[in-house]
Amino acid sequence: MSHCNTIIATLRERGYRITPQREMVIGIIAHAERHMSAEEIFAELQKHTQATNIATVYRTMEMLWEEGFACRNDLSEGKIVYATHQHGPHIHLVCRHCNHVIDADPELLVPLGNELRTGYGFDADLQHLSIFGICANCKE
Amino acid sequence: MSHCNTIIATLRERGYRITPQREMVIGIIAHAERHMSAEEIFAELQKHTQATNIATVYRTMEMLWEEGFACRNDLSEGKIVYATHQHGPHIHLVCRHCNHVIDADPELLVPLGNELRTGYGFDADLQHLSIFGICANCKE
DNA sequence: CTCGCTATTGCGAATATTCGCAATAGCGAG
DNA sequence: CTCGCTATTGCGAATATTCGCAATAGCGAG
Repeated sequence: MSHCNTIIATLRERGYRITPQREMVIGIIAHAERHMSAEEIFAELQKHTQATNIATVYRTMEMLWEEGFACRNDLSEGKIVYATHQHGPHIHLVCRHCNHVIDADPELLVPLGNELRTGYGFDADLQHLSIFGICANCKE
Repeated sequence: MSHCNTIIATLRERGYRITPQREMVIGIIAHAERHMSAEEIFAELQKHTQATNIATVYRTMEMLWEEGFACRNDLSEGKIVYATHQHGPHIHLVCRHCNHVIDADPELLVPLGNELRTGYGFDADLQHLSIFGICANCKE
């Protein structure tokens, strides 16, 4: 609730127009417990209204991502997934072999974030970083 | 040269069959100075032979990525790009706004890599990490 | 409340990427 | 060197994602 409204208010401030489509997409991902693909968001959206198009979902998600409200992850499952940042930051450790995803403690990234900021003036988005590698099971 | 051969020998050891298509794809990306999209690799490949298919390029790149010889990056330009790890590790700082890519010092990741290994048993592939965020210019 | 500018949308087409399957061809065994 | 098993390929079709453009609709100004 309040989370959606914060996002919407901020977008309005930044000069974006708030359309019903955008409101609904934001509502859906803000309440989602998990990552969703564009198709899933679209399916959910259609429960509310027929008047939408999947291209709009893609565009809205791209916009939210650019504005820092959502992450977009290619978990190499043949599609991109999205999520808001509400349920706190976390690191995804994605195994190259079994595609299994482990969540790691985001605290680990704090020093890195600081160094990038001071050293490069780069404000890194470390809320939802994906790191690829090999998990313990696949290492054998 | 020797770089390609090392990759090829290692793949053979791991039970992969070495086809001319794979040899050529490996040769191309191993000598490339930069990231290449699948289309670019395919175009290069066709200079050598007509007998290829872009699906094979995708499959070969996926295999190389799974085996840790290449990185695959979605720089959000509407396509995925690939590269080998030969020209040393580096971090890509990708700006969400201007899509500009800055290369950062990979040394910054060493402590993180160690912590992930000891804490999670996860062998992170930090050779070619992409981190999204906002660059100094776009922050204003 | 009305008007006008222009950001957004929906639609269909264009691209990028993956998949299924039968035909081909590495490579180890003999 | 030959044979056979099965990983890989090429091809066409299926998906996923992006793009171009005309029609629509937020939202600030009056």
